[in-house]
Amino acid sequence: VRRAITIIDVAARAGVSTTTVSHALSGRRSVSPATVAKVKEVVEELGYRPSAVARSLRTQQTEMIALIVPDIANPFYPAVARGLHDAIGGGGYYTVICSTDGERVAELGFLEEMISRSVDGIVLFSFAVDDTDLSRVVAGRVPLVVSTHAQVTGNDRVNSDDAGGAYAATRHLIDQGITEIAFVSGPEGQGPGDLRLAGYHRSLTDAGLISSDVDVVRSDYTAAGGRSAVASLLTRPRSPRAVVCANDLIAIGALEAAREAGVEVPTDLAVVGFDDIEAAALVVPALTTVFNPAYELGHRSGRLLLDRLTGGYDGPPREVVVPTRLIPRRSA
Amino acid sequence: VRRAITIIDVAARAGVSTTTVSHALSGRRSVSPATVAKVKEVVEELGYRPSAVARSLRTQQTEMIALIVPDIANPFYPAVARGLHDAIGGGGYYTVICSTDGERVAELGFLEEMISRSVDGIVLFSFAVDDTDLSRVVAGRVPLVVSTHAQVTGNDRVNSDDAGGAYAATRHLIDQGITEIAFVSGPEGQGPGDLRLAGYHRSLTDAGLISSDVDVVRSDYTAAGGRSAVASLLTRPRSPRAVVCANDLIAIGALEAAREAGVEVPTDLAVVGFDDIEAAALVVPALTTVFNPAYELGHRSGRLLLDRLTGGYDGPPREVVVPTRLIPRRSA
DNA sequence: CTGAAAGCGCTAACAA
DNA sequence: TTGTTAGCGCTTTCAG
Repeated sequence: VRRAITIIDVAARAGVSTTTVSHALSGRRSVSPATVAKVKEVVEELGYRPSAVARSLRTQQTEMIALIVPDIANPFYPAVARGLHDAIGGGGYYTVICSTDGERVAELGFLEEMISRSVDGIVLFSFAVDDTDLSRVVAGRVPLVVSTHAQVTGNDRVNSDDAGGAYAATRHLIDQGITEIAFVSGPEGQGPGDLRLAGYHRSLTDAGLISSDVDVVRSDYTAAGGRSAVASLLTRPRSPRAVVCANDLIAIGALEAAREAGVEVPTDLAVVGFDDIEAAALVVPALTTVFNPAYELGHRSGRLLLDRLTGGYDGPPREVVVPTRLIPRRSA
Repeated sequence: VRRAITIIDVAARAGVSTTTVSHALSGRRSVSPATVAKVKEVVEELGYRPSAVARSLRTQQTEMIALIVPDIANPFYPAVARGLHDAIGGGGYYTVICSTDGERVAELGFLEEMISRSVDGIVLFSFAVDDTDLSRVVAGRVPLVVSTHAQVTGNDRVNSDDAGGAYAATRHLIDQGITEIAFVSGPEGQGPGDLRLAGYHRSLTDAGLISSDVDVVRSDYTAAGGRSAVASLLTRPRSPRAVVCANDLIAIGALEAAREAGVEVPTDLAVVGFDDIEAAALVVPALTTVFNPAYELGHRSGRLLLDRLTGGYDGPPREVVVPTRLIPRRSA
């Protein structure tokens, strides 16, 4: 790790000024072909790599985008990261990823840190922050796209159509003539469960069916949770003919519960999940579920950012709602 | 996005020099308590955030680590990222992630770009690069940890014990008295299949069993590939009693093939996977597999880097082999 | 088509 | 305990 070659070394060896080297490489002003050739030759010879740090200090741009998510190891977020990566990579932007464990302090800390690092834009997936936090910390210093189930209005937003997805899932069951449909949600006020629950409710109502609170049970977002929730549902005197689950892990738990109770899926109990995680297609019976467009979320976030960065958009905050899509398989 | 507050603004408002502000904030030289208080007050009041870019230019450190992987959307790498993140986060380092699609040009391009950006260290997971590439592009400019199945000796390395894992998986079957054991590998020379195949061979040999080439079939690393490979295996006159698969997706395909052929798992056919992806525990029967310590790989990479960055280690390249572990479930 | 010189915002000798 | 000053390596006016 020795002293690096700088533009000065190149200029000296090529017998031109640093200005010319800079322009020969960037093409931002015309330089004689001979000079360009000479410069490039020296660059190659010396193995010169321009310092992006120095450039960033001068241009006030880092060409980096920060992605702040609750947990990079949760498969949903890598898909988001990939979408973002693909959207901004063409513009020469790179992604810095921060994993917050969903904790508010960590989210705010990373936000501050990334602002310090002069990233050109931030994409924040958050369960915890609100408008006040954001206006205090970010304060318009950098374009920000946020995806959260909380109330946030001061920034560009992107979200998947959770309610619409649950609506379609429920509708799919109703269309098969099933009317006793339960919903297994996550903990109240946590995650997307509430929005998905709302879609389920609306679907029932629109179909002229009564939706009753006893048909809604809560679980955490795990297979074990879903299994015990559905197991108890199945012991009821009038157990449901179908369950819509707030996510796929719960639904996979439901499958397990049914198997243990000797209940046939989908004949005796139809099961619908949400998210379309990898395992959904691999379990037996393959899970009918709602595709949650993580990649698309990331991609749209990137577009939103790029619009402000290079697209010249400078208007009020915009919201993008990415549609979800029912994936019919064997379980319903 | 207006002009940012700089250290000069703070110094002026606090009535001290920029040097004092710098030291009051960094604590790198003693400053009177009164001054420190005053400075911090002004910092708060003005909402000053030091520019990490300027600092990096001055100190020649960015406190960023680059992680270059084939595909961030493949669940294995997020786990690596998480491990790396956890290892280096305490040191104040952040992670930039680059996704290469496993292409050599992209890998080299990202390497160059990250060196340009003066990252303090690089972790590279690669299928494609070799020593020559690395010495040409990196040339000791930055600490590098590489994880690859190719021959690379000039840098710190980390790898999981692929051969050992396959050895243990095969042994697990032999211990149950099974002797007709096939192996479903990936495409030759691609990915970890060859190493795992070697472990399988050695296990057979050590147990005094003959390993024959006809027991090795090739597939790609997908469930569909595994399914057709194992389906054809099952039509053979002397079909095997067990299959060791080069990864979990292949193994899940094997489960499907068995179900379709009316072959009972594990009684008629025992199936072992490799990697322990999320779906492995969720399929039926739950998959016996070899845990591939992705998180640990990332974590150890981080430690290796930190050793060179701040731990004062400056010796020859080191190699870390992270042990794998058999996870016995229902399928074998 | 080319160069000289200023300065991005910070830290660290060196000096007091 | 504090300040002055010189850069880190680049881009970009301004001037020729």
